[in-house]
Amino acid sequence: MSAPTEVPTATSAESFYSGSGWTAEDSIGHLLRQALASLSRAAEAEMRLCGLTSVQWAPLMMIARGGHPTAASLARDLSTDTGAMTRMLDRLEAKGLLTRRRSETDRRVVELALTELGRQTTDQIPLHLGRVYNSHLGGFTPAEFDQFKAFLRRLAHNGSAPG
Amino acid sequence: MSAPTEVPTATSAESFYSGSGWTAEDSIGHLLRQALASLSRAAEAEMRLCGLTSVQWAPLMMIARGGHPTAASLARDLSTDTGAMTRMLDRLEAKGLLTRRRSETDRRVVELALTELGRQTTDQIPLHLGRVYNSHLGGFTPAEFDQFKAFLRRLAHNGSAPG
DNA sequence: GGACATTGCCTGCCCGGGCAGTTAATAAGG
DNA sequence: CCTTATTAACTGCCCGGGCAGGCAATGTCC
Repeated sequence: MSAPTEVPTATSAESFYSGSGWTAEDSIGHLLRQALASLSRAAEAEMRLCGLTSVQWAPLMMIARGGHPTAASLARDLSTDTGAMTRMLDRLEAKGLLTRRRSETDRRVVELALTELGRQTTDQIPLHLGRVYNSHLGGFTPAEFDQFKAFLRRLAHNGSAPG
Repeated sequence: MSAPTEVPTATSAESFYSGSGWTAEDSIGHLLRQALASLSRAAEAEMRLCGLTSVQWAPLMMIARGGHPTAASLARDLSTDTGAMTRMLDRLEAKGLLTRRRSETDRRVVELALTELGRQTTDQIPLHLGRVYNSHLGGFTPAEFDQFKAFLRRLAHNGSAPG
């Protein structure tokens, strides 16, 4: 429980945030929120150019890649639930970017397909989003970039595999 | 456009995400979202123990620290807007955690104060939240932790200072 | 075949954020 | 003093997420 002193080896953990010796500004949650908010604001402005919001690109890209994703599989891959995905697809369908059609073989599932407009829009996404990402990664070396991504994956993984 | 080869010095940037050679899973936005979602889920469960959600702690902590924050100053410090903060304070007030009282000296502002319940609740926050943060940082060395925070601050700063 | 569980989709309900617009109060300048 | 700008708080509208519940279709087991 108490600090074993000695080498600060990995998996020491346990005490980055102890007692009340930290404030909101120092918290990893706050920093993550700030970083994502900054990225989302920029993405929002950039994606507005092709009529999307900062999160609507993800389902579109996954449909465009093929593999016939369903609402349920999209929800799993994007770590949300089917309810939120239904409403997301509602908005994308309302914008005329995709069509929904009941499957013949399994009448529970809805087949998703991009419209021509949806395909054109999706083609533009990587460049727009790439600009946003690159500008936010200014000053990062490739090694730092890789480590940054590794940190994010580790944190997420620590959450899904509770300790 | 094409890779300049040579040294991978800092501020090379520009081309972490180019063309369409990347997928949703690789995007820094997706990774940030996943990490924050994981942290938020855990925080949500932990904070439920004291009757809060994963974001309601921040205003409470800031009020508890003193300095007589207002809705507007809280919104600034938490990088949101006064509209969202008004509704957040509505919910906290409805839970009986704080009181609002029109200021006598400047009748535009509303003075915020924790109730006794609010103070007791706030006292528990650092320990609960610390548990969540530490568990998600398992495997991080102190140096990695510091670098992680630095990365997040750099990314957020790159966004606020457009390039 | 019939009971039961599972799966996919959809719908409320609530929390939460961004943005625009309104009102009231204060500050600044003529 | 009066006009104008600024500020604080609030409200409405929309997007978006988590959760629970419902329904229909499918799969499983007896």
